[in-house]
Amino acid sequence: MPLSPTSPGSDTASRLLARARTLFLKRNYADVTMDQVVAAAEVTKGALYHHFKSKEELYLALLHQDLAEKQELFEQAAASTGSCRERLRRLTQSFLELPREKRDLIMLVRRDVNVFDEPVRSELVRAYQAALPAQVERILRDGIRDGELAGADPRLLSWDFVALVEVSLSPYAESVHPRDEAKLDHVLNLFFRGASATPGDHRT
Amino acid sequence: MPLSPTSPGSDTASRLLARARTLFLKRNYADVTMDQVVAAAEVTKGALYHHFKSKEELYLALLHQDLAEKQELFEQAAASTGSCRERLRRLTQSFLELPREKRDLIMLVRRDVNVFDEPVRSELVRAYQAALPAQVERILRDGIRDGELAGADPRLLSWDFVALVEVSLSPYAESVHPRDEAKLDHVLNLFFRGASATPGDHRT
DNA sequence: TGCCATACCGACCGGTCGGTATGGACTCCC
DNA sequence: GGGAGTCCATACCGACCGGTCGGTATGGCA
Repeated sequence: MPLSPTSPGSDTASRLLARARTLFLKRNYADVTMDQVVAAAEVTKGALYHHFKSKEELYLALLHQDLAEKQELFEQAAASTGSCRERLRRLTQSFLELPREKRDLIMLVRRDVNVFDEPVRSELVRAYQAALPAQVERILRDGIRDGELAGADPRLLSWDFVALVEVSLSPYAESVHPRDEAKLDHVLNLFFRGASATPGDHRT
Repeated sequence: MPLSPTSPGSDTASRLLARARTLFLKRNYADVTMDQVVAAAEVTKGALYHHFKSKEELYLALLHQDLAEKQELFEQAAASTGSCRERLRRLTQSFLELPREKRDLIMLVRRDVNVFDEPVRSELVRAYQAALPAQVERILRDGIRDGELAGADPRLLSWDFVALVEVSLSPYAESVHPRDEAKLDHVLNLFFRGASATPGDHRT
């Protein structure tokens, strides 16, 4: 077999993926050139195009590999037992505990979806949704069934929740809540109890 | 001066801006070419580069003009009187009532910030923040001062709120809550009271 | 030793796209 | 009537970038 003839872990293809990941994290799809990828991976264009047939394929391989990893991670949290809030906290925590690069990768999908044309774009959105919002939705659906949450559309709620988590990743949120624990509390409290001062309500 | 001596509305520069706006709404900054802009505006490159010295200037003019309009609109809502929730509802409603194209424009900032380099990018972020989150923050700050909201970081809360509003603009949210009124209720209820089931609440 | 597949190299090409150079039409003012 | 300025059309440039292609090195195998 041609796998790992010299150094086992640092296969050329996976090194290309790794270096490309770093580049795509800080620049747009369009602003990252194949020459930059090649230089960062310390190989040549020939090697790159030997393993990936196009720029698009390289980038999609990157994203789908990451989404698959995340889906597996989140499925575990979603499958855990406990109250809706506990499970949601577990899922979010497992996300926040990821190293920064791994964590930010999921934002790339939202940033760059619109550079792809229709057959590919939908597939990408589907993979993203299966990885994150769908897992949140599973938990919320149980919470609604058990009366822990108000009866609302669980999918829409899952998007709301994910949006709040993404806000908590911003640099400003980081400065307000440096510890993951504090971010978690902020997001969960806001999502479950809202921002009002008193549990009793005011209506407009 | 050539301003509005003949036909005020159909000036070449403003027609270029208008047609470019439509293009940038559906494609990336990088994916919209100057030739496309020129063709859509039914002028030539000479005309375009007579009025805008670069692609970047054209696009930034677009965004900043829109942000300035929105800031003025939201400042009115933020300056209105009433409870925190009422004022927030007024601001959000004025946003939702905008025609679709005007409404979606504000997402372009978030989509395309990272294509610009540092002096320009910060200025763009600043303008965005002044237009929308800062106005929300003004309202929330009053709400916290008056005890209507729990004591939290108002800026972070304003980002949370804006994120929830953006979710309500997605196609899926549109299908769940076709009417603006329903979107408003969803966002405000979630933000003020959270998603938990409350004893007094039985609504869909 | 001959054969072939895999992995890789790097010069090169074809096209795209932002931007420029030039000049012409039209107006205004002296 | 001629300089000056605005506004715009046409032709063109040149850098850049994704992708190709002929070629080489290596190693397994009969």
